[in-house]
Amino acid sequence: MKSADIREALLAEIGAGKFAATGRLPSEAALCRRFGAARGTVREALAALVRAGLVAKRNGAGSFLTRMAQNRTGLIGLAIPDYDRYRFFATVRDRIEALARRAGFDVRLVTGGDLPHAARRLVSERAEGVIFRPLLARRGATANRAFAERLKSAGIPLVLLDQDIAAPPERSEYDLVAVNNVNAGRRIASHLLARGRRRVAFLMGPRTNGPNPNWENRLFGLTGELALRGVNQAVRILRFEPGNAAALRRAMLGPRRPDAIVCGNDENAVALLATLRGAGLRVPDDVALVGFDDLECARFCEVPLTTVRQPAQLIASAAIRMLLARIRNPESSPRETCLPAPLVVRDSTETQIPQRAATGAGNTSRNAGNPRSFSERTATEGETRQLAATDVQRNPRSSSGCQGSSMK
Amino acid sequence: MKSADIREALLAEIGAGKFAATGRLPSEAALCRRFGAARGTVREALAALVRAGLVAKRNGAGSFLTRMAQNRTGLIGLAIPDYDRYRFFATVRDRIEALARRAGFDVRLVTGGDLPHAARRLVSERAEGVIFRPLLARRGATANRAFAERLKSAGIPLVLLDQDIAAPPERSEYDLVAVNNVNAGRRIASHLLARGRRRVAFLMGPRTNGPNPNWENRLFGLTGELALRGVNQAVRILRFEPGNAAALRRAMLGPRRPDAIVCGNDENAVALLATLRGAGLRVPDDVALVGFDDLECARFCEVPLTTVRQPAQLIASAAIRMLLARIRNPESSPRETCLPAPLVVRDSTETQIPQRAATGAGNTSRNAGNPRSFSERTATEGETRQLAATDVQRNPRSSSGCQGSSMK
DNA sequence: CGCGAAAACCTGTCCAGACAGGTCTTGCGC
DNA sequence: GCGCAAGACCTGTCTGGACAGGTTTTCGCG
Repeated sequence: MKSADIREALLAEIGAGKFAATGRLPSEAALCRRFGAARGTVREALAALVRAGLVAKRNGAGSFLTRMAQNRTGLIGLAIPDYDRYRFFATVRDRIEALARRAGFDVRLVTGGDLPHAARRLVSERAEGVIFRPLLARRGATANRAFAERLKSAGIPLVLLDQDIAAPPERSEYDLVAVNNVNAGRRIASHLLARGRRRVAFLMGPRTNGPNPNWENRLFGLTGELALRGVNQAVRILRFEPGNAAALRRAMLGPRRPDAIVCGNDENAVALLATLRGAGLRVPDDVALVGFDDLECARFCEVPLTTVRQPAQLIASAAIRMLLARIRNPESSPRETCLPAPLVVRDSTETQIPQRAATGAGNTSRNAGNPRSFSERTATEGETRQLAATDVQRNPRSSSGCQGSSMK
Repeated sequence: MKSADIREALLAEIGAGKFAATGRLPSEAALCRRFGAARGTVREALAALVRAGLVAKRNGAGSFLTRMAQNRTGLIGLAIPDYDRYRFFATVRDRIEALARRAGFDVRLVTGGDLPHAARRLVSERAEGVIFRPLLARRGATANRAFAERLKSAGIPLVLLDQDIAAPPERSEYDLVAVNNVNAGRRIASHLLARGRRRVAFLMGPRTNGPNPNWENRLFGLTGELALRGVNQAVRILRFEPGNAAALRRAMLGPRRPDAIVCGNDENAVALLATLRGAGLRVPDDVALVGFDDLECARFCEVPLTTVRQPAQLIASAAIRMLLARIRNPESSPRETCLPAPLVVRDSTETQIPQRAATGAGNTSRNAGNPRSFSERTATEGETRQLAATDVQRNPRSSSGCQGSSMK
């Protein structure tokens, strides 16, 4: 067990940081003298460390610690300008850090809107790859591009999070990890249809906001699914701020007034909830309300919101996996990974419309007496055509027993 | 260069099948005698073969060929029931075989609609993974499921091609490689808008065909992009066979008659082209026509078709990559890769509508005199918001630069 | 002070021989 | 015919020594 002994001894010393100063191990001859072993034995021990990725040998020069073995681990950049706006990103960050550390990388988080500064910093710190959540199209299209180009010219691979830096339908040359927003929109449509809602609107915000590719895809799915299921009425696109009471009141007049409003995110949905209440409209009785992202506010606001959950774990692990693959192989063609996002059903859509029976399942009266008992659950059959494990997540708010017991 | 010589000599003999009978290599001592080398040298040569995965050593027993080294290489299944219906699949197959071979796998192609038989065969031949292009939803939903379950219970990983076996918006538990049909639809919409077409129809075929998830997504993108660009008129969904002249004539009457028809695939588009001609309608003057898939018939039919190309190389390499990753790591969560499909512009959309100017770029008159000179090219700016390298492919009609599908 | 050649150093590769311990076959005893 | 133990066989590991060729440092010359 001599070579193994030598290997363990060296391993311990590497772990203790003994060679960190120079990054250089003693020569094979020196190790022979020290351990009283033949050179072949020492070489076997070193070979094991090379296989483990801790040591790199250079012909004629000596044996050196790899970056992974030194405590100067590799660095990955995580650039999220909007980091402070959504707690959700903290979850993603935690997960990315955990996975990166396992692969021998530290994570440098850079936040705030100063993308040129962020790029300079990541380049100067020699990040080996960067995960980047771009700014929204109109706000940051050129800034996003410049950021990506800056890293590219420094030879640093980039993986985009949540959205591309090219405006769809185009694709940039960078890897992308995104949620399947079209399918999420379709799920919402199925769910609303099962609740008898047919006059669906999408709150896109004022035109000055500019395009939001993710919202567009959600809208496409919503519209498309409704049309396929035979809803003749087109989805109305509401073009005002969620706090604009006058515009909301106008929209809620007449026979075309929506019986369900889908918002691009939970913030808007919560704001709209307040405006609806101010206008004397009840959720979900007068109008159902659906958000996106499953922020905390969606769960704990006045009427808990039905929303689509961003799969933080999946996003993080897909991003890290993609980035590591890209670091290993910088030349392959750009990749796009698409993640499923589950619908989380809460109170804001849970009252059946009384005047017209649902087209799908006929469970109208069964739930009518006690809507609170269904305060949170995931989509069931009849709302969506089929149930897949990846698309359902448990999310108990109060108790766990209320879920699916009688619905299934 | 002695150990390298020995390694090469052994490699050649392995390649020639010399040890295939017993699967056993000569002992190290025997190799020493034969090559006149020291045992360390022989061991170094063998170690290289072990690292290459060709040889496995068993302590006390000897050195043996791995399965990969014997001509019994690993086996990957490629199950494409509709293989004979589209030449396109032959391109994908060639590419998959090339990539699989490089990883030490043979490919077993199983075609035809008898999925239970295909599953039995792949299980009995001990395929280590299967790439599967499912049958369309209504035709084969349960058959697809049964096929997947059969392989799953045999512990064989599965990667789906082109579409899921669960009906969207749901996702099955299997990996999926698909084209971004939504974005493809959006590209078509942009292109048609730039040509001044605003009354767009989608030929979905008769209702009895059942749902086609890919077509649905194409429709969603088409509809959504038009709506976003301010086209008030909804996309008409045509529900008849492409050969149904009477239904077509009815659809082409009145003020809402389409000035552009998008088909779910090129076969339908070519059939519709004939029907249009029979009805005395000219393409593209009276109505523009767009297909999908870029089959040969799209290029060489009477009026060459604008269509969306299936990126065969990308599809094949993504599928193989996913399957190998899944074989290595069977437990990770299901993945979905989304590929860009470029728009190939040919004659069938290349006449500008005269009565109304295009909303976007004003290149109305420039092309009018000589449309043939634009008989084939890819999307340009103004049609789509921005140009990305991945979404544009050159596709000369006459020369050989095109991808393998043309002459195969 | 700068530059280039020589020297020192280091790993890559190879040789010849040895013992430990796992695996397989043979043959003996029951 | 069966079971088991001995022995043959094989790889794993180690010793000690050698030369080739790449890398780094040193030192002397201009």
